[in-house]
Amino acid sequence: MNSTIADLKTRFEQALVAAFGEDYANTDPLLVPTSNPKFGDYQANVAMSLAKPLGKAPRAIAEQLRHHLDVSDLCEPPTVAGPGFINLTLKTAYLEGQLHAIQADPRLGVASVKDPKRVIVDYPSPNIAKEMHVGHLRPAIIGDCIARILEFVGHDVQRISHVGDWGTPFGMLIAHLRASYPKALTSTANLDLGDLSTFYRQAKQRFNADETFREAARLSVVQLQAGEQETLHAWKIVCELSSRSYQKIYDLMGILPVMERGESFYNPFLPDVVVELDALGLLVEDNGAKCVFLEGFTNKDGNPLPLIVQKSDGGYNYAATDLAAIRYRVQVDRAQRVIYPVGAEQTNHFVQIFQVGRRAGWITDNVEFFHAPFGFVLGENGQKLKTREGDAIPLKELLHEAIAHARQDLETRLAAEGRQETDAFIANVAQVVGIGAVKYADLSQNRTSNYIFSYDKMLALQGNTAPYMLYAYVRVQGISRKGQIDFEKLGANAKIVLQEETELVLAKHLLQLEDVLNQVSQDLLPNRLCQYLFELSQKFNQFYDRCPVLQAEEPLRTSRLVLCDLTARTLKLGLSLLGIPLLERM
RNA sequence: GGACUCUUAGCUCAGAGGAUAGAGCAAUCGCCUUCUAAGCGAUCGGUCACAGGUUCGAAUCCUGUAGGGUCCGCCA
Repeated sequence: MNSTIADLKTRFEQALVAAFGEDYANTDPLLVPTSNPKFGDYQANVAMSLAKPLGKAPRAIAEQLRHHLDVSDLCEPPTVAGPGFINLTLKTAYLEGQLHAIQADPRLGVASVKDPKRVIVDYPSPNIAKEMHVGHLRPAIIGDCIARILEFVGHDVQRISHVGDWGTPFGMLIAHLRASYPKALTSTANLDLGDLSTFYRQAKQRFNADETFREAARLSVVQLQAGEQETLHAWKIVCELSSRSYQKIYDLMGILPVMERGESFYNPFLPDVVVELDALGLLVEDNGAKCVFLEGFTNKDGNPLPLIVQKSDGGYNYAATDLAAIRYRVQVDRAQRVIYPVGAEQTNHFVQIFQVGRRAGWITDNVEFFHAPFGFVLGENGQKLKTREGDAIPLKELLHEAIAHARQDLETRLAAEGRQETDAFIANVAQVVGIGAVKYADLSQNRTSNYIFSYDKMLALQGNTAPYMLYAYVRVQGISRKGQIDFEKLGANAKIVLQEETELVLAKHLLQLEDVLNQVSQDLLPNRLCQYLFELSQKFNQFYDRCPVLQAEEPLRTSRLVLCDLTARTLKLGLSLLGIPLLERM
């Protein structure tokens, strides 16, 4: 479906040419939603910007443009206001027609993009053998959401988790596996190595305390890098154990499957990266390390800052792996857009590796590498969220606590209302609300800013929270239950009549989903979708308050049922793109 | 020394060149015999950190200042 704003933009472009000639064919009409509903629905700000080039008063330009503007099928007659704004108000009949069109469309009027791109989203990339913790919360939630949105609007999306599955800590883990679980290496049976973090802690303790063990660990690293069979086998066991533990978290969070393609995957390509950089003359040996000196970065003494690609001992570091990944994603994966939802503290690192990738010729103008930075998760004291002992909070713990909070809220409310519900109902509502609240709290803030993690605020029943939106959806379901309405059977020719102000406001908002999704797929700021859904819920609640549905006379009754249905479907789709499922009752 | 980032209502935050800067919470006051009041309406609340500049127009772009956060050679 052609979005209204895109349609109007075309009309303006035609009017600009008609009024001022071909020179103005590519002039942006500066068409935006109005800043205030009293000005109508859309405003064009182009007249002011043309005052200088045309040498005319902006209001006169606006008038001239208005005469050449043909929007009578969409809008009431345009008006000129203020210094030269051209204000547009959509016709009710047009809105009714548009609603009718999206009602029949499973995609609710959101067209698939005309130029689908191959996109890689790189998240949440934890380190093997370490439990996922609060540091992985944002990449998992934001990455999953970005991937869902880009996929929905029609791109070819690949989710890749660049897990830390190679390097020195593995010696320790493998040595521990050999010493404590020798059977793991010979038997193919499923092993229970217990809790992952316990396994890691034990290995670490032993590494710190025992010199012979340290030696065994070092030997294991060498064997691993040499590709020694038994060591590789042990490595794989540790990786699989980790994957299983991640998968449990992803399932709990409702994160769609990601392809694990970790650092080890790029291991064979690391020498090529060094060779290529060297051949291009970018590589400089400094203190035994092979480096690329960066443009625009200096160290504390004011000298150019190197990016170390190969360490003086011949080993590789994460910069090398990241460069190999850049190269591979362009040359083999043929990605056109690569998105890294990673904390803002790594901004320098990404600027640096992208710079080197560009200078090496891997990143060209045809491919966009984008670091989508996000801020910290802070505790209610405004400091980085940590346990009392100063450790990162395990994700499992944090999520279960959210569920427990949600459950307590629910049980309190059930008791207050004298309602009886089954254990299964309570458990399901608590999980959907608890996890949804955590995800929504994260996504509803501007990605780039820090945010304060508060169970009380994210689970609040009013305001811009997951429960508020889930409730709006539940209200619609309440109507369909009460009236025994099957929304799917409303019929494609159900008449839509917009009479009340709240109906018009709701209708206009319903029609903006496509614009919002297009914007979010561009700027990758999911909070804009959250804002849209929150406003939708508010507008629905206002409509619900003012307009009886089931008791209304026809044709209003059916028309309002369609508005309810469209609201519910829009919430369902929108929340699903945030990775949040819905409830029929709560 | 350098780089990035933030500073908007009492609190938590939107706002990415357009008209009188918005929302939620908190506070105060209304609205349930009627589809779940987990709701709706109203009131209160601002020197957009500060100073310059660009622009017809700046919370938004540029420069500087102050204050907070983060990062800066062989961890990822």
